[in-house]
Amino acid sequence: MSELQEESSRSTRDLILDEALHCFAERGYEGTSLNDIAAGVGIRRPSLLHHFASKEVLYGDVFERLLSEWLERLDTAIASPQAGWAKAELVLRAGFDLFADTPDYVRIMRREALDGGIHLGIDLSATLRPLFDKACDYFDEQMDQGTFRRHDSRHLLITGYGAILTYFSDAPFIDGLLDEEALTPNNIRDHCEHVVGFFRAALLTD
Amino acid sequence: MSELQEESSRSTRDLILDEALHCFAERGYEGTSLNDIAAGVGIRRPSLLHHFASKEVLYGDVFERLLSEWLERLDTAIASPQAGWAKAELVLRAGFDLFADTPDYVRIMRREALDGGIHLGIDLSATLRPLFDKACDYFDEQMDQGTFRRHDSRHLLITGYGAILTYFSDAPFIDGLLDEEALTPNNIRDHCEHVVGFFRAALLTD
DNA sequence: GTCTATACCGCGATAGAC
DNA sequence: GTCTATCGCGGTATAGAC
Repeated sequence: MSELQEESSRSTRDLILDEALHCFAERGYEGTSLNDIAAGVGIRRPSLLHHFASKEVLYGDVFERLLSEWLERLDTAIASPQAGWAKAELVLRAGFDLFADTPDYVRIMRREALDGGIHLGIDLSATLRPLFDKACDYFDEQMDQGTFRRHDSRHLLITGYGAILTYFSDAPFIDGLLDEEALTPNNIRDHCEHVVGFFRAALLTD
Repeated sequence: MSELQEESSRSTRDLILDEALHCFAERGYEGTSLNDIAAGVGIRRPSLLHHFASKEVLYGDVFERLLSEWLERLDTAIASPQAGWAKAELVLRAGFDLFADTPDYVRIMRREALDGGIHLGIDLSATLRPLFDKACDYFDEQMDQGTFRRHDSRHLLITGYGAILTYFSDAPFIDGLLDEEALTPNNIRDHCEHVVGFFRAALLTD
């Protein structure tokens, strides 16, 4: 019965979620006001609070959507039937594509990692932990088999996480180091190729 | 004439700077109120504003002290007469020691990189740019000589920057992945050894 | 669903007593 | 140098008209 009503309400809701995502990514939780978000959507603040009970609830919903989208895309990459370095490279490139497609997600995630997840009801580390452990097991296997050079798999993953995420999260800073925009398609591709080459050199012996 | 006066005033000033550093690192610029800082020092907000004209000025002074301390320590490491991988490893370890000694600095720096330096009058990238270019030249030399495997030196440095900084800036998040405190001396040492080994494997051919 | 109006609070900053 | 008192502003959130 309320199909049409839900259609239109979801549309406004999603517009708010989109704008909130962008503002939170750009200026952080405390740096973003509900006025900023409402203005971006083209409505007034009270109208926004009709859709989301509070700023905290809105932020939580933004993050929930982020996590579900990321996990979905990563799961398909991880489920690939590849093996050895081919699989690692495929997941690495999938991660790069994912981050390149969703730079705002990366910046929110980084802010949340910095703050220790105090704005969320959920425990971020615990949510990503299964993926982390699975990846550890994979690397340990490969290193046991001699496919990869021996490294501490947990620290290896943390190093990789930092190396990839930073290029996107710190883009405004990196712009100034490179004297050009870090997040152009060309520069993202260059950095991806570098990271892939760097990890291949560190992991493979040939 | 005002030696004693300056002694006592510098003491209060420094207490404020210390507390401000910690608060800004922990909760960010917008997330920190002057009340928080004043309470940490044990004075009232107006007294704090007697020492620093505004929140912005206070933040700028905190950051100025950060940069001068970092640059001073890095300069001595860079000036070492080593060459080849030994020099790279020495600077890498010096960076680790530096970050381990000043974790609050790391978190502020990361927040500033995320925000693009909007809270500062100075251009962060421009300040660090000479060091960055110098390091690029060094790596390019080594790669030309065949001491290091060929990589894009600029992207290599950015990858390294991200790999090292992240372990400290995202410590609360990494705690949850490792199931233990990331910033204990033991775990810092382990991660340092891993990163050194990882970069050695990626850069050296032996 | 969206609006105006408003309540209420905490913020940064200032004035002036001690 | 530190305090109390106060201002003005902008924040989140609510009430009620349309």
